[in-house]
Amino acid sequence: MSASARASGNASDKLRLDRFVPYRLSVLSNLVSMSIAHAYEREFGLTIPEWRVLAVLARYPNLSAVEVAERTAMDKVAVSRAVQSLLAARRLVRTYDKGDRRRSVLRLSAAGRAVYTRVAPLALGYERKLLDALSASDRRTLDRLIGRLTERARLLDQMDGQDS
Amino acid sequence: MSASARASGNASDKLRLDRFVPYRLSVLSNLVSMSIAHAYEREFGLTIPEWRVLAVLARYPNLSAVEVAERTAMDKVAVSRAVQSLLAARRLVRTYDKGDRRRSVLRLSAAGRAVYTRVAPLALGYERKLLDALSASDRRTLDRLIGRLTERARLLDQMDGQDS
DNA sequence: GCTCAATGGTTACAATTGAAACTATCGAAA
DNA sequence: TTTCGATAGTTTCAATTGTAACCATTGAGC
Repeated sequence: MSASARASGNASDKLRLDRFVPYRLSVLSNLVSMSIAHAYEREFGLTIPEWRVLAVLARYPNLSAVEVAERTAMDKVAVSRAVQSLLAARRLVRTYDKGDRRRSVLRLSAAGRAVYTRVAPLALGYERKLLDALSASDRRTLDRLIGRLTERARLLDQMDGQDS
Repeated sequence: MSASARASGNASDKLRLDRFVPYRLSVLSNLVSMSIAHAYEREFGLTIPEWRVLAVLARYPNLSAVEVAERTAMDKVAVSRAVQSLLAARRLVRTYDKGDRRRSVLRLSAAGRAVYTRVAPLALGYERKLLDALSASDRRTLDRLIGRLTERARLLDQMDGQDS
């Protein structure tokens, strides 16, 4: 029996974890998220969900919680929790829609804006240091590939969810 | 004051979450992991950590728990838990190293191999469907980019951890 | 004006995870 | 041979997260 045959013996063993794209994506994403999460926590006492809410409200003030959820790929429970801690830290102001009293209207407080203007450069700095590993052309390609794959992953997820 | 200046007022507002690579990577990776996790759970009662342990032991039998951890990017606690549930399901056999009684020696049971040979094609099938969104050349590029970025992320993580 | 399904958001509870402490064993040095 | 720091692996406890149930409000249909 040859060494390669002994390794496992049939077609299924074409799978090598260290070449499996979903695994590699997960490892990469975890590394990146961890780095960032530690920096935010250490410097501003911000979690990633809180940071996402902050970032989206900095650019689009007066969103409701569900609108924030849509723009951050978070579910509404996660948004609710992030909003609560940001409110407690007085980094957010919440009012309610006059015409529909279910809907909240969220925007950054002065303190929230202050934190944001300090976190944002940190975030962009990290991104730049990460992408420095790539050529300009590779960066454009990466952008495109992430977009394509995300679109495809959504599609596959949908298909899979439906026929069950 | 121009519209773009009004949007926020200084350099920090170049940040848009939906163009921020760490965010986009996280969204993509979560989508992919979720799809796979649901399929594994539904069809085999396997979690992702369990699947990783299975996959690495299928290819490299008789590893210890720490060796499994190294090859799966999991920490030793996660490996310990995955090993326990796989043992409980009789998908793994554990012995101990004769020369060093701290080290476990892990390999798949017949049942474990049977599960593996059924899961592996599923995993590869998902990967193929995902990568079908890309040309062959883009797939090669993706491979390279993930490698570069992972390497760089590790480096940045290290640097960051040290000077604190 | 009611009723009722749908929507916005929160709460409660279980399951997962992470960090630190712990046990057991080992190997090197005195 | 005893001691002690390092390694393998597990346990424990707290924090995070996910799911489902829940409450309040709304708007559409009757």
